[in-house]
Amino acid sequence: MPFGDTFKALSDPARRQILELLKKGPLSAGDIGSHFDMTGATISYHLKVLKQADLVFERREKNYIYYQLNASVLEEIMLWVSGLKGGGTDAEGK
Amino acid sequence: MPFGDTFKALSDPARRQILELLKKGPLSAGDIGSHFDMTGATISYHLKVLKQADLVFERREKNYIYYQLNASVLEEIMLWVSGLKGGGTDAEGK
DNA sequence: ACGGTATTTAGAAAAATATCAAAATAGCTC
DNA sequence: GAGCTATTTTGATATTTTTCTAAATACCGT
Repeated sequence: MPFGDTFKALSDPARRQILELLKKGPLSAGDIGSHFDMTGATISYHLKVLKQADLVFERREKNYIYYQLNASVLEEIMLWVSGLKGGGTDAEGK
Repeated sequence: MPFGDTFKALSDPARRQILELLKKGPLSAGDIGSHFDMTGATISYHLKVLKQADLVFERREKNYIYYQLNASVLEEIMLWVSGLKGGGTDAEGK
């Protein structure tokens, strides 16, 4: 939650790729895993990190767990980064 | 450079705080260090990570090395995050 | 309830990261 | 050049992260 967790979650390539996959729509853990050369356990771990960072949420349906992107937290990241860009006291240099 | 390095660099709280300090203007390594409870060596390490991620650059002057924010890379981060948000069911490929 | 599939949890090992103290480098000023 | 001050590099250690295998849990259909 502390927002630092979000950057931490985004710092791993696999997790970023998972988010990109999810961009197209919800996927089950298994489907996500099929895109990677990792065991299901590892995928599950990454999913947990993403979940804890509030970047995704899950929806249980039938025998599957579908993961879905949670766009709301991305807004905070945008704000922080944008704040860094805009915050110069005087110099522009662009 | 590979852009994944940028997220990696941003994933550490101390490094993010350094960037926030730099937002107000250039600072020497020593000045930066005075805001933290870490040795100069550790600050130097973080500065190196930031530098390698192109998030800051240095300017040598007199006996000091001044560190300065490099806004250009932040743009890429914004784009990536924003792409994640905007990507509905049929977002553009990449 | 049983057998099967999907996913997670536990425990351990490997790899990467953060940190420090001590030594090295760089660039003053005299 | 000698002596300072600022910063980095080196080498070591502690912590954190990633990953695996094996075992556990969850949920479905019959």
